[in-house]
Amino acid sequence: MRKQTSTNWLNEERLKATCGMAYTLNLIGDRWKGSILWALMEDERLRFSQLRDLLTGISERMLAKQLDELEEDQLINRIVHPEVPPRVEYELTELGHSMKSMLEKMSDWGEMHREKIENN
Amino acid sequence: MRKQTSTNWLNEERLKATCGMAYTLNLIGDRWKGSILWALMEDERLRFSQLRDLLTGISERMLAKQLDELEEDQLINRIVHPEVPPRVEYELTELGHSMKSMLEKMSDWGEMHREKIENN
DNA sequence: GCCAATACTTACAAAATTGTAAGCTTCTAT
DNA sequence: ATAGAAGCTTACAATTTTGTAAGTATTGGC
Repeated sequence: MRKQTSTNWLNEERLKATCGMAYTLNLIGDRWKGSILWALMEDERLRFSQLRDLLTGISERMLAKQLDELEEDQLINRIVHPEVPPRVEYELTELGHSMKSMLEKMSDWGEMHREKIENN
Repeated sequence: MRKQTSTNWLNEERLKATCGMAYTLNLIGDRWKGSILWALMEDERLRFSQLRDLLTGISERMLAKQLDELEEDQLINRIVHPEVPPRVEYELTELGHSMKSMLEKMSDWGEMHREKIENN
């Protein structure tokens, strides 16, 4: 829970409201979100446990939280199969898919920059 | 200073090393970095005080820190004019400029997504 | 000598994020 | 009846980021 009177919160809100890039970063800038989206672009549908195993090092707590937020932002769908033990799958929404070329660009730029910096 | 033995730090390093997108997000994902870069794309060269005034709400402490890191990552140049009182200007490096189309894409996507969500 | 101007630093506090470990639910197979 | 499976949730602690306010250096003008 964030404190909606903090300078920190106000600054973030102002930025999101005035800058499309800041807005985007807010949606995908968290530690694991990029990787989750990336995984779902490659695999179409993944279960909670599959994502957990793909994202080396993530805790269940983090994964659940990030998935929650991505769903709230309408970037992914959560598909619950009413079985026991439960089976839940995640997939990109149309909006989620619309990020694809952007994320690819970010990925390409990152690889390029890394090389340049490492061979400085 | 970060603790180089924390799980947090290890997770971040692993991600940066294996995922170009995470690497990129690490460079530009901080609260104000996108806006700083954006400002420098529009204005070519800006002084410390100009940036401070453009970025409503930023503190000098934050601005100095973000500029430091951007310089270290070779995305901006710091130009010191040996005068008193001091005059310091910042501009994008070539590498910094190479982000332009990526940042535009992020900005465009953000504006688009915001509209969709607000008219849901 | 004293103040103002600019671009920072610094120390400390507050807030936010992330990690760790345990627990919950619901049915099914043993 | 007991254990186990999957997908979470919770409480609490550690870590990390951000904010606040004050201070520093240098020199020219009053």
